[in-house]
Amino acid sequence: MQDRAIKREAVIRAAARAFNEKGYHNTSLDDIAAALEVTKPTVYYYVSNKEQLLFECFLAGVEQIRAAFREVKQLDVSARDRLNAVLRHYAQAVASEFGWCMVRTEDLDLSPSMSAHIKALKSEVDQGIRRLLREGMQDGSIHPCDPKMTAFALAGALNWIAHWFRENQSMTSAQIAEAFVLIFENGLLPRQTSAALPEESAHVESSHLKSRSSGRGRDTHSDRSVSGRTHPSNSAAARRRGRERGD
Amino acid sequence: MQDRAIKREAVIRAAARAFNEKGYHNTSLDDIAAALEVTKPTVYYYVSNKEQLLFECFLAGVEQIRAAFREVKQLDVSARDRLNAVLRHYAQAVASEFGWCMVRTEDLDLSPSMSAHIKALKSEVDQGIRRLLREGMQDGSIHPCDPKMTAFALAGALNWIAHWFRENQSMTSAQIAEAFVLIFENGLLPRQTSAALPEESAHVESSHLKSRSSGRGRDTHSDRSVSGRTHPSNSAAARRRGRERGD
DNA sequence: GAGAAAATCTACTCACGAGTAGGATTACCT
DNA sequence: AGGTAATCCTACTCGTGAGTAGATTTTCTC
Repeated sequence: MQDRAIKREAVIRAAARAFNEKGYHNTSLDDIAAALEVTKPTVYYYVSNKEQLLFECFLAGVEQIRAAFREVKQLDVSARDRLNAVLRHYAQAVASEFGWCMVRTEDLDLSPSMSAHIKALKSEVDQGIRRLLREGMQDGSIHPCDPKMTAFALAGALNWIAHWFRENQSMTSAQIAEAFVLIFENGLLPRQTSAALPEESAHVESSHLKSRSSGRGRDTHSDRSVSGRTHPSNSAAARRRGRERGD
Repeated sequence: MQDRAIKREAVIRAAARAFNEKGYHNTSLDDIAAALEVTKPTVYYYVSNKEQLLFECFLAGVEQIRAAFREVKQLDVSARDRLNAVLRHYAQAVASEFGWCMVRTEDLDLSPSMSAHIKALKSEVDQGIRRLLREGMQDGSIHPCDPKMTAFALAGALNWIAHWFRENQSMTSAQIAEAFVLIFENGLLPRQTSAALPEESAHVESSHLKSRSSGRGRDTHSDRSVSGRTHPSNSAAARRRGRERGD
Protein backbone atom coordinates (compact mmCIF):
# COMPACT_ATOMS: atom_id res chain seq x y z
CA MET A 1 0.00 0.00 0.00
CA GLN A 2 1.07 3.54 -0.59
CA ASP A 3 -0.01 7.05 -1.28
CA ARG A 4 -1.29 8.39 1.93
CA ALA A 5 -3.17 11.22 0.24
CA ILE A 6 -5.43 8.88 -1.68
CA LYS A 7 -6.33 6.93 1.40
CA ARG A 8 -6.94 10.07 3.31
CA GLU A 9 -9.37 11.16 0.68
CA ALA A 10 -11.12 7.83 0.89
CA VAL A 11 -11.61 8.45 4.57
CA ILE A 12 -13.11 11.85 3.87
CA ARG A 13 -15.45 10.43 1.30
CA ALA A 14 -16.55 7.64 3.59
CA ALA A 15 -17.25 10.22 6.26
CA ALA A 16 -19.24 12.32 3.83
CA ARG A 17 -21.35 9.36 2.87
CA ALA A 18 -21.95 8.42 6.47
CA PHE A 19 -22.83 11.96 7.52
CA ASN A 20 -25.08 12.19 4.54
CA GLU A 21 -26.91 9.07 5.54
CA LYS A 22 -27.15 9.32 9.29
CA GLY A 23 -26.18 12.83 10.20
CA TYR A 24 -23.03 14.07 11.86
CA HIS A 25 -24.00 13.37 15.43
CA ASN A 26 -25.44 9.97 14.71
CA THR A 27 -22.28 8.85 13.01
CA SER A 28 -19.50 7.47 15.17
CA LEU A 29 -15.95 7.16 14.02
CA ASP A 30 -16.37 3.45 14.48
CA ASP A 31 -19.09 3.59 11.85
CA ILE A 32 -16.82 5.34 9.41
CA ALA A 33 -14.02 2.95 10.15
CA ALA A 34 -16.32 -0.02 9.68
CA ALA A 35 -17.46 1.31 6.31
CA LEU A 36 -13.82 1.30 5.26
CA GLU A 37 -13.27 -2.09 6.86
CA VAL A 38 -10.64 -0.78 9.20
CA THR A 39 -10.66 0.21 12.86
CA LYS A 40 -11.01 3.56 14.52
CA PRO A 41 -7.35 4.25 15.21
CA THR A 42 -6.69 3.87 11.53
CA VAL A 43 -9.06 6.70 10.83
CA TYR A 44 -7.20 8.76 13.40
CA TYR A 45 -4.05 7.99 11.55
CA TYR A 46 -5.36 10.08 8.66
CA VAL A 47 -7.34 12.80 10.37
CA SER A 48 -6.83 14.37 13.73
CA ASN A 49 -10.41 14.34 14.95
CA LYS A 50 -14.04 14.15 13.99
CA GLU A 51 -14.39 17.88 13.60
CA GLN A 52 -11.71 18.00 11.02
CA LEU A 53 -13.46 15.28 9.12
CA LEU A 54 -16.57 17.37 8.85
CA PHE A 55 -14.54 20.39 7.98
CA GLU A 56 -12.79 18.66 5.12
CA CYS A 57 -16.10 17.46 3.73
CA PHE A 58 -17.36 21.00 3.83
CA LEU A 59 -14.29 22.25 2.06
CA ALA A 60 -14.59 19.69 -0.70
CA GLY A 61 -18.15 20.80 -1.33
CA VAL A 62 -17.68 24.52 -1.17
CA GLU A 63 -14.63 24.38 -3.36
CA GLN A 64 -16.80 23.24 -6.23
CA ILE A 65 -18.82 26.39 -5.88
CA ARG A 66 -15.83 28.65 -5.58
CA ALA A 67 -14.48 27.09 -8.74
CA ALA A 68 -17.73 27.95 -10.48
CA PHE A 69 -17.31 31.59 -9.57
CA ARG A 70 -13.77 31.64 -10.89
CA GLU A 71 -14.77 29.95 -14.10
CA VAL A 72 -17.68 32.27 -14.70
CA LYS A 73 -15.62 35.37 -14.14
CA GLN A 74 -14.04 34.85 -17.53
CA LEU A 75 -17.25 34.67 -19.50
CA ASP A 76 -18.30 37.61 -21.55
CA VAL A 77 -22.05 37.27 -21.20
CA SER A 78 -24.77 38.97 -19.23
CA ALA A 79 -24.60 38.84 -15.46
CA ARG A 80 -27.77 36.78 -15.41
CA ASP A 81 -26.16 34.13 -17.56
CA ARG A 82 -23.14 34.12 -15.33
CA LEU A 83 -25.39 33.83 -12.30
CA ASN A 84 -27.28 30.97 -13.89
CA ALA A 85 -24.08 29.14 -14.60
CA VAL A 86 -23.03 29.53 -10.99
CA LEU A 87 -26.41 28.38 -9.76
CA ARG A 88 -26.21 25.30 -11.91
CA HIS A 89 -22.85 24.39 -10.46
CA TYR A 90 -24.15 25.24 -7.04
CA ALA A 91 -27.06 22.88 -7.41
CA GLN A 92 -24.85 20.08 -8.58
CA ALA A 93 -22.42 20.62 -5.73
CA VAL A 94 -25.22 20.51 -3.21
CA ALA A 95 -26.55 17.33 -4.76
CA SER A 96 -23.10 15.78 -4.67
CA GLU A 97 -21.58 13.53 -2.08
CA PHE A 98 -20.48 16.50 -0.02
CA GLY A 99 -23.71 18.41 -0.33
CA TRP A 100 -25.02 17.49 3.04
CA CYS A 101 -21.83 18.47 4.80
CA MET A 102 -21.63 21.74 2.99
CA VAL A 103 -25.18 22.67 3.79
CA ARG A 104 -25.56 21.27 7.25
CA THR A 105 -22.20 21.99 8.74
CA GLU A 106 -23.07 24.21 11.62
CA ASP A 107 -20.78 26.54 13.39
CA LEU A 108 -22.31 25.03 16.49
CA ASP A 109 -20.58 21.72 15.99
CA LEU A 110 -17.16 23.16 15.40
CA SER A 111 -14.40 24.84 17.30
CA PRO A 112 -14.24 28.61 17.04
CA SER A 113 -11.38 28.67 14.60
CA MET A 114 -12.97 26.26 12.16
CA SER A 115 -16.28 27.95 12.61
CA ALA A 116 -14.75 31.24 11.61
CA HIS A 117 -13.13 29.67 8.59
CA ILE A 118 -16.40 28.19 7.44
CA LYS A 119 -18.30 31.38 8.01
CA ALA A 120 -15.82 33.22 5.86
CA LEU A 121 -16.24 30.79 3.01
CA LYS A 122 -20.00 30.86 3.24
CA SER A 123 -19.94 34.60 3.24
CA GLU A 124 -17.72 34.62 0.20
CA VAL A 125 -20.26 32.58 -1.72
CA ASP A 126 -23.11 34.71 -0.54
CA GLN A 127 -21.38 37.92 -1.50
CA GLY A 128 -20.57 36.43 -4.86
CA ILE A 129 -24.21 35.81 -5.57
CA ARG A 130 -25.19 39.26 -4.41
CA ARG A 131 -22.58 40.78 -6.63
CA LEU A 132 -23.87 38.95 -9.68
CA LEU A 133 -27.38 40.05 -8.85
CA ARG A 134 -26.28 43.66 -8.62
CA GLU A 135 -24.36 43.42 -11.84
CA GLY A 136 -27.38 41.89 -13.47
CA MET A 137 -29.55 44.74 -12.34
CA GLN A 138 -27.03 47.17 -13.74
CA ASP A 139 -26.71 45.55 -17.14
CA GLY A 140 -30.47 45.08 -17.27
CA SER A 141 -30.41 41.30 -17.41
CA ILE A 142 -31.96 40.87 -13.98
CA HIS A 143 -35.21 42.25 -12.66
CA PRO A 144 -34.72 44.85 -9.92
CA CYS A 145 -34.71 43.19 -6.52
CA ASP A 146 -33.19 43.29 -3.09
CA PRO A 147 -29.87 41.50 -3.63
CA LYS A 148 -29.55 40.34 -0.06
CA MET A 149 -32.99 38.78 0.20
CA THR A 150 -32.77 37.36 -3.28
CA ALA A 151 -29.42 35.77 -2.58
CA PHE A 152 -30.89 34.22 0.55
CA ALA A 153 -33.84 32.89 -1.40
CA LEU A 154 -31.70 31.41 -4.13
CA ALA A 155 -29.19 29.87 -1.76
CA GLY A 156 -31.96 28.50 0.40
CA ALA A 157 -33.77 26.83 -2.45
CA LEU A 158 -30.55 25.30 -3.69
CA ASN A 159 -29.22 24.28 -0.30
CA TRP A 160 -32.44 22.51 0.41
CA ILE A 161 -31.75 20.16 -2.45
CA ALA A 162 -29.36 18.39 -0.12
CA HIS A 163 -32.32 17.45 2.05
CA TRP A 164 -34.39 15.67 -0.51
CA PHE A 165 -32.10 14.69 -3.34
CA ARG A 166 -30.97 11.10 -3.44
CA GLU A 167 -29.02 9.36 -6.12
CA ASN A 168 -30.89 6.95 -8.39
CA GLN A 169 -33.98 9.05 -8.36
CA SER A 170 -36.10 10.15 -11.25
CA MET A 171 -34.02 13.22 -11.99
CA THR A 172 -30.31 13.76 -12.25
CA SER A 173 -28.75 16.65 -10.43
CA ALA A 174 -28.16 18.38 -13.76
CA GLN A 175 -31.84 18.19 -14.57
CA ILE A 176 -32.74 19.56 -11.19
CA ALA A 177 -30.29 22.40 -11.62
CA GLU A 178 -31.89 23.23 -14.92
CA ALA A 179 -35.39 23.13 -13.50
CA PHE A 180 -34.43 25.45 -10.68
CA VAL A 181 -32.81 28.01 -12.92
CA LEU A 182 -35.98 28.05 -14.95
CA ILE A 183 -38.09 28.59 -11.86
CA PHE A 184 -35.84 31.34 -10.59
CA GLU A 185 -35.93 33.12 -13.92
CA ASN A 186 -39.62 33.00 -14.57
CA GLY A 187 -41.14 33.37 -11.16
CA LEU A 188 -44.72 32.49 -10.42
CA LEU A 189 -46.47 35.34 -12.18
CA PRO A 190 -47.66 34.43 -15.66
CA ARG A 191 -45.60 36.01 -18.39
CA GLN A 192 -47.86 37.04 -21.19
CA THR A 193 -45.03 37.46 -23.68
CA SER A 194 -43.95 33.87 -23.55
CA ALA A 195 -40.89 34.60 -25.67
CA ALA A 196 -39.43 37.61 -23.92
CA LEU A 197 -35.71 37.78 -24.60
CA PRO A 198 -36.22 34.47 -26.37
CA GLU A 199 -33.04 32.39 -26.27
CA GLU A 200 -30.01 34.15 -24.87
CA SER A 201 -30.12 32.22 -21.61
CA ALA A 202 -29.75 28.65 -20.48
CA HIS A 203 -27.43 27.98 -23.38
CA VAL A 204 -24.31 29.87 -22.61
CA GLU A 205 -22.61 27.49 -20.27
CA SER A 206 -23.39 24.27 -22.03
CA SER A 207 -19.72 24.05 -22.85
CA HIS A 208 -18.72 24.54 -19.26
CA LEU A 209 -20.97 21.96 -17.73
CA LYS A 210 -20.02 18.39 -18.24
CA SER A 211 -22.83 18.42 -20.84
CA ARG A 212 -24.76 15.79 -19.00
CA SER A 213 -27.65 13.65 -20.12
CA SER A 214 -29.78 14.70 -23.05
CA GLY A 215 -32.46 17.19 -22.15
CA ARG A 216 -31.12 20.63 -21.44
CA GLY A 217 -32.44 24.15 -21.58
CA ARG A 218 -36.01 25.21 -21.56
CA ASP A 219 -37.64 21.93 -22.54
CA THR A 220 -36.47 19.61 -19.86
CA HIS A 221 -39.93 19.19 -18.41
CA SER A 222 -42.13 17.27 -20.75
CA ASP A 223 -45.28 18.04 -18.88
CA ARG A 224 -45.31 21.79 -19.23
CA SER A 225 -47.54 23.08 -21.96
CA VAL A 226 -46.54 26.10 -23.96
CA SER A 227 -49.80 27.93 -23.58
CA GLY A 228 -50.58 29.96 -20.52
CA ARG A 229 -52.84 27.23 -19.23
CA THR A 230 -51.88 23.71 -18.47
CA HIS A 231 -54.03 20.90 -19.61
CA PRO A 232 -55.83 18.88 -16.92
CA SER A 233 -53.69 15.79 -17.36
CA ASN A 234 -50.89 17.74 -15.74
CA SER A 235 -52.03 17.10 -12.24
CA ALA A 236 -52.31 13.42 -13.00
CA ALA A 237 -48.80 13.45 -14.32
CA ALA A 238 -47.64 15.19 -11.19
CA ARG A 239 -49.39 12.63 -9.05
CA ARG A 240 -47.66 9.85 -10.90
CA ARG A 241 -44.31 11.34 -10.02
CA GLY A 242 -42.96 10.09 -6.71
CA ARG A 243 -43.85 11.10 -3.25
CA GLU A 244 -40.88 12.98 -1.90
CA ARG A 245 -41.48 15.96 0.26
CA GLY A 246 -39.77 19.32 0.23
CA ASP A 247 -39.71 20.66 3.71
CA MET B 1 -48.48 26.51 41.39
CA GLN B 2 -50.96 24.80 39.14
CA ASP B 3 -51.94 24.10 35.61
CA ARG B 4 -49.66 21.47 34.40
CA ALA B 5 -50.38 22.24 30.76
CA ILE B 6 -48.97 25.74 31.01
CA LYS B 7 -45.78 24.56 32.62
CA ARG B 8 -45.45 21.82 30.10
CA GLU B 9 -45.66 24.37 27.36
CA ALA B 10 -43.01 26.45 29.03
CA VAL B 11 -40.74 23.44 28.94
CA ILE B 12 -41.38 23.00 25.24
CA ARG B 13 -40.65 26.62 24.56
CA ALA B 14 -37.45 26.53 26.57
CA ALA B 15 -36.39 23.50 24.60
CA ALA B 16 -37.19 25.25 21.33
CA ARG B 17 -35.10 28.22 22.31
CA ALA B 18 -32.20 26.04 23.37
CA PHE B 19 -32.33 23.91 20.22
CA ASN B 20 -32.55 27.06 18.20
CA GLU B 21 -29.45 28.43 19.83
CA LYS B 22 -27.19 25.45 20.16
CA GLY B 23 -28.73 22.71 18.08
CA TYR B 24 -30.49 19.58 19.20
CA HIS B 25 -27.43 17.45 19.82
CA ASN B 26 -25.53 20.17 21.59
CA THR B 27 -28.33 20.79 24.01
CA SER B 28 -28.54 18.61 27.09
CA LEU B 29 -31.63 18.25 29.18
CA ASP B 30 -29.64 19.78 31.98
CA ASP B 31 -29.29 22.87 29.83
CA ILE B 32 -33.00 23.10 29.30
CA ALA B 33 -33.65 22.51 32.95
CA ALA B 34 -31.15 25.18 33.91
CA ALA B 35 -32.79 27.67 31.59
CA LEU B 36 -36.00 27.09 33.50
CA GLU B 37 -34.17 27.18 36.81
CA VAL B 38 -35.18 23.66 37.70
CA THR B 39 -33.43 20.33 37.57
CA LYS B 40 -33.51 17.60 34.97
CA PRO B 41 -35.99 15.27 36.67
CA THR B 42 -38.47 18.12 36.70
CA VAL B 43 -38.26 18.27 32.95
CA TYR B 44 -38.90 14.56 32.83
CA TYR B 45 -41.95 15.15 34.93
CA TYR B 46 -43.48 16.96 31.98
CA VAL B 47 -42.11 15.11 28.98
CA SER B 48 -41.12 11.52 28.63
CA ASN B 49 -37.83 12.00 26.81
CA LYS B 50 -35.71 14.29 24.70
CA GLU B 51 -37.10 13.00 21.46
CA GLN B 52 -40.59 13.94 22.43
CA LEU B 53 -39.38 17.40 23.27
CA LEU B 54 -38.12 17.86 19.76
CA PHE B 55 -41.25 16.35 18.35
CA GLU B 56 -43.50 18.74 20.22
CA CYS B 57 -41.48 21.69 19.03
CA PHE B 58 -41.87 20.47 15.50
CA LEU B 59 -45.60 20.09 15.95
CA ALA B 60 -45.98 23.59 17.30
CA GLY B 61 -44.22 24.96 14.27
CA VAL B 62 -45.90 22.93 11.60
CA GLU B 63 -49.31 23.55 13.08
CA GLN B 64 -48.99 27.21 12.20
CA ILE B 65 -48.56 26.25 8.59
CA ARG B 66 -51.41 23.80 8.60
CA ALA B 67 -53.59 26.50 10.04
CA ALA B 68 -52.60 28.75 7.16
CA PHE B 69 -53.80 26.17 4.67
CA ARG B 70 -57.12 25.83 6.44
CA GLU B 71 -57.61 29.54 6.62
CA VAL B 72 -56.79 30.06 3.00
CA LYS B 73 -59.14 27.39 1.82
CA GLN B 74 -62.04 29.71 2.55
CA LEU B 75 -60.81 32.60 0.47
CA ASP B 76 -62.38 33.30 -2.85
CA VAL B 77 -59.36 34.61 -4.69
CA SER B 78 -56.95 33.30 -7.27
CA ALA B 79 -54.82 30.30 -6.39
CA ARG B 80 -51.73 32.44 -6.57
CA ASP B 81 -53.10 34.77 -3.95
CA ARG B 82 -53.95 31.83 -1.76
CA LEU B 83 -50.48 30.45 -2.29
CA ASN B 84 -48.93 33.77 -1.41
CA ALA B 85 -50.94 33.93 1.78
CA VAL B 86 -49.73 30.48 2.73
CA LEU B 87 -46.16 31.37 1.90
CA ARG B 88 -46.34 34.43 4.09
CA HIS B 89 -47.56 32.40 7.02
CA TYR B 90 -44.98 29.79 6.21
CA ALA B 91 -42.20 32.32 6.34
CA GLN B 92 -43.38 33.69 9.64
CA ALA B 93 -43.67 30.23 11.12
CA VAL B 94 -40.16 29.38 10.05
CA ALA B 95 -38.88 32.61 11.54
CA SER B 96 -40.69 31.90 14.79
CA GLU B 97 -39.40 30.31 17.93
CA PHE B 98 -40.14 26.86 16.57
CA GLY B 99 -38.75 27.49 13.14
CA TRP B 100 -35.49 25.76 13.72
CA CYS B 101 -37.13 22.66 15.11
CA MET B 102 -39.59 22.49 12.29
CA VAL B 103 -36.95 22.79 9.64
CA ARG B 104 -34.14 20.87 11.19
CA THR B 105 -35.93 18.03 12.80
CA GLU B 106 -34.53 15.05 11.07
CA ASP B 107 -36.03 11.67 10.86
CA LEU B 108 -32.54 10.53 11.74
CA ASP B 109 -32.79 11.77 15.26
CA LEU B 110 -36.13 10.21 16.00
CA SER B 111 -37.64 6.84 16.59
CA PRO B 112 -39.36 5.22 13.63
CA SER B 113 -42.85 6.01 14.81
CA MET B 114 -42.21 9.70 15.36
CA SER B 115 -40.23 9.86 12.18
CA ALA B 116 -43.20 8.52 10.27
CA HIS B 117 -45.49 11.01 11.90
CA ILE B 118 -43.25 13.90 10.98
CA LYS B 119 -42.81 12.70 7.45
CA ALA B 120 -46.54 12.58 7.04
CA LEU B 121 -46.95 16.14 8.22
CA LYS B 122 -44.15 17.40 6.03
CA SER B 123 -45.65 15.62 3.09
CA GLU B 124 -49.02 17.16 3.80
CA VAL B 125 -47.53 20.62 3.62
CA ASP B 126 -45.62 19.79 0.48
CA GLN B 127 -48.67 18.39 -1.25
CA GLY B 128 -50.64 21.44 -0.20
CA ILE B 129 -48.19 23.71 -1.95
CA ARG B 130 -48.13 21.57 -5.05
CA ARG B 131 -51.90 21.60 -5.15
CA LEU B 132 -52.02 25.37 -4.99
CA LEU B 133 -49.47 25.56 -7.77
CA ARG B 134 -51.53 23.26 -9.94
CA GLU B 135 -54.67 25.20 -9.23
CA GLY B 136 -52.88 28.38 -10.07
CA MET B 137 -51.77 26.99 -13.39
CA GLN B 138 -55.33 25.99 -14.11
CA ASP B 139 -56.89 29.32 -13.25
CA GLY B 140 -54.10 31.10 -15.08
CA SER B 141 -52.76 32.96 -12.08
CA ILE B 142 -49.49 31.04 -12.00
CA HIS B 143 -46.94 30.60 -14.72
CA PRO B 144 -46.71 27.01 -16.01
CA CYS B 145 -44.09 25.10 -14.07
CA ASP B 146 -43.23 21.73 -12.64
CA PRO B 147 -45.21 21.73 -9.39
CA LYS B 148 -42.93 19.31 -7.62
CA MET B 149 -39.71 21.16 -8.34
CA THR B 150 -41.33 24.50 -7.72
CA ALA B 151 -42.71 23.37 -4.38
CA PHE B 152 -39.24 22.20 -3.43
CA ALA B 153 -37.73 25.50 -4.44
CA LEU B 154 -40.27 27.54 -2.53
CA ALA B 155 -40.10 25.40 0.59
CA GLY B 156 -36.33 25.40 0.46
CA ALA B 157 -36.04 29.15 0.21
CA LEU B 158 -38.47 29.60 3.08
CA ASN B 159 -37.06 26.87 5.28
CA TRP B 160 -33.66 28.40 4.94
CA ILE B 161 -34.90 31.47 6.69
CA ALA B 162 -34.58 29.52 9.91
CA HIS B 163 -30.83 29.40 9.32
CA TRP B 164 -30.15 33.07 9.08
CA PHE B 165 -33.05 34.89 10.67
CA ARG B 166 -32.53 36.20 14.15
CA GLU B 167 -34.80 38.39 16.17
CA ASN B 168 -33.85 42.04 16.57
CA GLN B 169 -32.40 42.22 13.12
CA SER B 170 -33.00 44.83 10.51
CA MET B 171 -36.11 43.19 9.13
CA THR B 172 -39.13 41.68 10.81
CA SER B 173 -40.31 38.28 9.73
CA ALA B 174 -43.34 39.88 8.08
CA GLN B 175 -41.10 42.06 5.97
CA ILE B 176 -39.02 39.09 4.98
CA ALA B 177 -42.13 37.15 4.05
CA GLU B 178 -43.23 40.02 1.87
CA ALA B 179 -39.85 40.29 0.19
CA PHE B 180 -39.80 36.58 -0.57
CA VAL B 181 -43.26 36.55 -2.08
CA LEU B 182 -42.18 39.36 -4.32
CA ILE B 183 -39.09 37.49 -5.41
CA PHE B 184 -41.04 34.31 -6.06
CA GLU B 185 -43.59 36.14 -8.11
CA ASN B 186 -41.28 38.16 -10.29
CA GLY B 187 -38.37 35.87 -10.85
CA LEU B 188 -35.02 37.08 -12.09
CA LEU B 189 -35.90 37.84 -15.67
CA PRO B 190 -36.70 41.46 -16.27
CA ARG B 191 -40.37 42.12 -16.83
CA GLN B 192 -40.76 44.73 -19.50
CA THR B 193 -44.38 45.48 -18.63
CA SER B 194 -43.65 46.65 -15.15
CA ALA B 195 -47.37 46.83 -14.32
CA ALA B 196 -48.57 43.49 -15.58
CA LEU B 197 -51.65 42.48 -13.64
CA PRO B 198 -51.00 45.63 -11.63
CA GLU B 199 -52.39 45.27 -8.10
CA GLU B 200 -54.44 42.17 -7.49
CA SER B 201 -51.75 40.50 -5.41
CA ALA B 202 -49.93 41.10 -2.17
CA HIS B 203 -53.01 42.78 -0.77
CA VAL B 204 -55.50 40.01 -0.28
CA GLU B 205 -54.40 38.70 3.04
CA SER B 206 -53.68 41.94 4.79
CA SER B 207 -56.72 41.23 6.93
CA HIS B 208 -55.51 37.76 7.76
CA LEU B 209 -52.02 38.63 8.82
CA LYS B 210 -51.63 40.31 12.11
CA SER B 211 -51.11 43.46 10.04
CA ARG B 212 -47.62 43.94 11.33
CA SER B 213 -45.33 46.92 11.16
CA SER B 214 -45.90 49.59 8.57
CA GLY B 215 -44.36 48.81 5.20
CA ARG B 216 -46.24 46.11 3.32
CA GLY B 217 -46.76 45.19 -0.28
CA ARG B 218 -44.65 46.12 -3.21
CA ASP B 219 -42.80 49.04 -1.73
CA THR B 220 -41.15 47.49 1.29
CA HIS B 221 -37.68 47.83 -0.15
CA SER B 222 -36.68 51.42 -0.38
CA ASP B 223 -33.68 50.80 -2.58
CA ARG B 224 -35.38 49.30 -5.59
CA SER B 225 -35.90 51.74 -8.39
CA VAL B 226 -39.00 51.54 -10.52
CA SER B 227 -37.24 51.64 -13.84
CA GLY B 228 -35.73 48.53 -15.37
CA ARG B 229 -32.26 49.66 -14.41
CA THR B 230 -31.00 50.36 -10.96
CA HIS B 231 -28.95 53.41 -10.26
CA PRO B 232 -25.31 52.90 -9.28
CA SER B 233 -25.81 53.87 -5.69
CA ASN B 234 -27.64 50.60 -5.26
CA SER B 235 -24.55 48.56 -4.73
CA ALA B 236 -23.35 51.00 -2.14
CA ALA B 237 -26.66 50.72 -0.39
CA ALA B 238 -26.38 46.98 -0.47
CA ARG B 239 -22.92 47.13 0.96
CA ARG B 240 -24.16 49.26 3.80
CA ARG B 241 -26.71 46.61 4.71
CA GLY B 242 -25.37 44.05 7.19
CA ARG B 243 -23.12 41.14 6.61
CA GLU B 244 -25.18 38.03 7.14
CA ARG B 245 -24.67 35.12 4.83
CA GLY B 246 -27.22 32.91 3.17
CA ASP B 247 -25.77 29.45 2.77
C1' DG C 1 -53.80 21.05 60.70
C1' DA C 2 -53.72 16.21 58.86
C1' DG C 3 -53.32 13.54 55.06
C1' DA C 4 -53.13 12.91 50.15
C1' DA C 5 -51.55 14.33 45.79
C1' DA C 6 -48.61 17.04 42.98
C1' DA C 7 -44.18 18.85 42.09
C1' DT C 8 -39.44 19.00 42.60
C1' DC C 9 -35.11 17.56 44.36
C1' DT C 10 -30.49 14.74 45.37
C1' DA C 11 -27.89 11.21 43.97
C1' DC C 12 -27.26 7.89 41.39
C1' DT C 13 -26.73 4.11 36.89
C1' DC C 14 -25.36 3.10 32.53
C1' DA C 15 -24.21 3.22 27.67
C1' DC C 16 -21.94 5.20 24.20
C1' DG C 17 -18.49 7.37 21.74
C1' DA C 18 -14.25 10.34 21.23
C1' DG C 19 -9.72 9.92 21.65
C1' DT C 20 -5.10 7.38 23.16
C1' DA C 21 -1.21 4.11 24.50
C1' DG C 22 1.43 1.03 22.95
C1' DG C 23 2.12 -3.22 20.50
C1' DA C 24 1.88 -6.01 16.04
C1' DT C 25 2.20 -6.23 11.20
C1' DT C 26 3.45 -4.92 6.72
C1' DA C 27 5.98 -2.64 3.07
C1' DC C 28 10.36 -0.44 1.68
C1' DC C 29 15.15 0.06 0.92
C1' DT C 30 19.95 -1.35 0.20
C1' DA D 1 18.35 -10.60 5.21
C1' DG D 2 17.79 -7.01 8.34
C1' DG D 3 16.66 -2.71 9.86
C1' DT D 4 13.53 1.24 9.47
C1' DA D 5 9.38 3.58 8.71
C1' DA D 6 4.74 3.39 7.62
C1' DT D 7 0.39 1.37 8.60
C1' DC D 8 -2.98 -0.79 11.31
C1' DC D 9 -4.43 -3.28 15.33
C1' DT D 10 -6.08 -4.58 20.41
C1' DA D 11 -7.37 -2.79 24.47
C1' DC D 12 -7.96 0.55 27.03
C1' DT D 13 -9.50 5.70 29.52
C1' DC D 14 -12.60 9.06 30.38
C1' DG D 15 -16.21 12.50 29.98
C1' DT D 16 -20.74 13.35 29.00
C1' DG D 17 -25.40 13.06 28.93
C1' DA D 18 -29.88 10.37 28.93
C1' DG D 19 -32.74 8.48 31.96
C1' DT D 20 -34.20 6.66 36.92
C1' DA D 21 -34.93 5.59 42.07
C1' DG D 22 -36.48 7.22 45.80
C1' DA D 23 -36.61 10.91 49.19
C1' DT D 24 -38.39 15.60 50.04
C1' DT D 25 -41.02 19.57 49.72
C1' DT D 26 -44.95 22.10 48.34
C1' DT D 27 -49.85 22.55 47.60
C1' DC D 28 -54.50 21.29 47.73
C1' DT D 29 -58.56 19.47 50.17
C1' DC D 30 -61.53 18.60 53.86
